[in-house]
Order: sequence, then structure tokens, then C-alpha cells
Amino acid sequence: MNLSNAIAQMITEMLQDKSEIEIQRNILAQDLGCVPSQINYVLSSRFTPERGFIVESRRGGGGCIRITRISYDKDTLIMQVINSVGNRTDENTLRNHLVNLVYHKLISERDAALIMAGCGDTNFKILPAEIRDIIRATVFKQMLLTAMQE
Amino acid sequence: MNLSNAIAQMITEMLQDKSEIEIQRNILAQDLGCVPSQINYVLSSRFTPERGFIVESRRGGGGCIRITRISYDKDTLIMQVINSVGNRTDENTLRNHLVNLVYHKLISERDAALIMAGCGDTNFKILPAEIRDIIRATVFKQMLLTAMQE
DNA sequence: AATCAAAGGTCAAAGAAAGTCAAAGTCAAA
DNA sequence: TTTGACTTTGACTTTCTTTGACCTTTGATT
Repeated sequence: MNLSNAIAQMITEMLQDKSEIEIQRNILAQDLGCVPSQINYVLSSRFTPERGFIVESRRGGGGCIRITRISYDKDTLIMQVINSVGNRTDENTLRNHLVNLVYHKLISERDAALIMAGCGDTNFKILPAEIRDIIRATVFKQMLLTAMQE
Repeated sequence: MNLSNAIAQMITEMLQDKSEIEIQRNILAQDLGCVPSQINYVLSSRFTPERGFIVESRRGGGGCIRITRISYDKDTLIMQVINSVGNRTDENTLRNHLVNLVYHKLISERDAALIMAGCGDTNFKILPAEIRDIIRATVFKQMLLTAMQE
């Protein structure tokens, strides 16, 4: 496992029973033995809005980074996801959405796996990249809506 | 025996008592004394959906290749379907396959609906017809295998 | 106000995987 | 013997990660 995943896991654990934590970037980096900017990398690659997080920060003395898990109104989360997907989306963003949907128990892990299988980049290898993202978005929305029925 | 067969056999052995392994391409290649891209060749020529495998990968630091095997002695009909689909298929044929699979209780109606949602012609409207059938077949096989994982 | 130290932020380069593709090699069948 | 399928190889590409130099913001001190 690489460093970034370890950091992400640690942060996730800190968030286990709270909906919000505050960390000090330099301290965390020192504890982990990595450079401070690596924390930023982890946050921007994994604690994204698609996965249901808000990240805020304050600089200067006493500064810190606050990571908040967004709580959604379930009825509208689906529509928000579909909206934010729009008519094109890449594989990673989609995976993030799915992680979030599963977390909020709007779809099962199984359905998520099935959807991911249908939307993975390998399926669209023969298509030019721009078209891939369009097809992916279409397939995704169709499947998601189907998964939501009943 | 040629190199590719040897590599395939080695991977098969690694999968003997697990249903899933993760390998590092460069390391395996080095162990075997072959160029890394040969691993890709073996995977794409032998560890295909038709033979009951799912192959996924991550690039970058800490990246790896995951190979999942579907236990196919048990699921013979599934494999027959996947094989008969081949690399292109139209929507109607697919629907018939799904009806048949549901009838034999090899997949749930729900899974069938999800798969159909992912493979329907509307999703591929913007693609030329020949390509549609190719993408559809790929998506279908991928999803069907995923649905089979317990 | 001016300054300073203590945060955190940005960005680009280097590193670490895996993927792609086409050229060249092999070998059996027609 | 020519052809065509399958294999081998390596140069080049893409994606993700790690690192470090430099920048900006903020609160405290003078």
C-alpha cells in the first residue's frame, strides 16, 4: 500500500464517529513522516465533494484543516449526483460518486460493483476518449435510476 | 512450451486457492525474465471474460493488477452465454439471454434489469451501429461476471 | 502600523507503476 | 513457400504519487 492510501485511511478512521475533524497539517505530516504537501494531495484526490466531503482551512498561527462529512437529504442526493455527472464523466469521478452513494446507503455495494463494471474504462477502450466519457455518463445514469426503482 | 503459456500457468497456480490475486507487473516480469508488456499480452489473450476472469489495474506508485476468477465449473450456463455472446451482440439477443438466465435462477430479476439498463440501445445511440454491438457485448460480459461474484 | 513567525497553499519536477502499439519473430497449415 | 495467427520485444504514453522550493494568509508583537 502506498502512503496516500495510508493517510486517507487514517483520516477516515478519525472521521468514523464524528462528522467533522480538525487536523494540523504539519503535525500530521510529521507523525506520518511525510512532507506536508502530501496531505494536500490526499485531500484533493480523495476527500472530494463527490465522495461527500468538504475541506476548509485557516492559515496562520493556530491554523488548521477542517474536514466535514456532508450529510445529505437522501431524496435529493440521487438527483444531485445525476446532475453533477451531466453528460460526461470520467471513471474516477464516477467511482467517487458510487462510494458516496453506498456510504449513504442509497444503493448496495453490490449494485455499485455492478454499475462500476458497466462503466469501467476497459469497456470503452475502443472508443476515443471524449466519447468514452459521454457513453459512460449515459450508461451510469440509466443504471442508477434503475437501481433506485423500488 | 512458450513463454506466454508459462506465465499463464504461473498465474493460474497463484489463483488455485484464491479467487483473486494482486500482482505487480514489473516484479512478475522481472521474476520471469520477460518484458513487462508481455504480462499484458498474456492477460489480454488468456485471462478474458470468456474464460471467466476479470482484470483490473491501478497505475502509478503502489499500482498493481488484480485478477479475479469466477468459479466456472458451477456456473457453466453463464460461461456458455458469455462465450456465445462473443465480441458483438444486439439488444434483443441480450434480452433473450437475460430472460433465460433469470428463468434458470442464475441471476436475479433485479440484476437482469440493471444489466439491461446498462446495455440498452438508447445508451449507445450516438455510436455507429457496428460499434454499438461491440461495446454492448463488452459491457454485458463484464457486468454478468461481476453479478456472478457470489 | 510594521514586522515576524506560524500556519497552510500551489505548482512543477521527478519517480513509480501500468498501458499501448507496432515492428519483428516463430511456426504450423494450406 | 507463402500466409496468417500467435508471440516477443521495446520505445513511447498515461496515470498516479512523492517531494521540495517558493507563495500567501493570519495572528501576535513591537
